[in-house]
Amino acid sequence: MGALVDQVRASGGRLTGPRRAVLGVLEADGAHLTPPEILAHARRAAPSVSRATVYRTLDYAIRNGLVRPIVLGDGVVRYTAVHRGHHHLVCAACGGVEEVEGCALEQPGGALADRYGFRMSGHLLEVFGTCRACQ
Amino acid sequence: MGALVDQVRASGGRLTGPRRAVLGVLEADGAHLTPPEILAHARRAAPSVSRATVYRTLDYAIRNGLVRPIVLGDGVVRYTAVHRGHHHLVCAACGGVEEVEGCALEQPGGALADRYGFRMSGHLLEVFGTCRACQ
DNA sequence: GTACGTGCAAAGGTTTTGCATGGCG
DNA sequence: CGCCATGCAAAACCTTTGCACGTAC
Repeated sequence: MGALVDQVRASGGRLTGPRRAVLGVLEADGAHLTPPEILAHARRAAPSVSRATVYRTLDYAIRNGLVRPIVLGDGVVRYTAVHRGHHHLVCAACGGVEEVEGCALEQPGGALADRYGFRMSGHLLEVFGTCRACQ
Repeated sequence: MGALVDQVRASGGRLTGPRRAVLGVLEADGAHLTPPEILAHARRAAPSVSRATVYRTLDYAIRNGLVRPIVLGDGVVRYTAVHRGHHHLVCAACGGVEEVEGCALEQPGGALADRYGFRMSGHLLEVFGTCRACQ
């Protein structure tokens, strides 16, 4: 379990209750949440968690390459675990975001990273345009 | 010139001085700027431009599919014209962002879009990991 | 002439920070 | 036991909004 939690240990960080709670939320399947949402979810596991801890844990996790901020169709900043691929079709007309599974870009992404001597841990692809319904 | 400006006309918007100035800044080669940066640049062309106009013009441009907010390595929201591809290698260790030119993903991206009946106008690819220097 | 866009200034919300306390290692 | 992380609350910051005026069409 807890790939994020494991990486905290590996990078010398302390495994406190609040930290487990926040990272646990982000670990959930495909989560991409705003800080207030993360706070609300984290409090289900650890009710005393404060706003400040959410922001500080996010900062910590970002600096250690565990988490990434992203912007989806609505222009709001959300946070998501890095250790997976994200593929979104973002419609400019309706703001809808369709998630794409089984992405054909895994390989090209890897090749691209190899060419630059870059060790890839995750990626984000966003295609902007107009969805079928809005055309 | 001005692909953005042309699209404003096409969508029935008015071509005012401030709007030209703000969109002109975003039109510049590969620009991805924060609102304060956009304001400063825009004021070189039109000194009276206000903060509010920058935000309102960004909002207008996003709603019309001309501009997109993105987040790079530093976690700050920036705005960029949609009508080009962006390809970044983001290093979790040093926060550095390397831009990739001549992206091999143009074709797969198009194929992906076709499969979903999605009309693509631009895309963003971010590969997260560790750069050569930080490994 | 009319509706849309603008500037100014104030309001609203989110993110950050200082300080004393608590708990992991 | 020492240091890192936390909670609280205030401060700082960015973004949004109301209103009257200006201007593109």
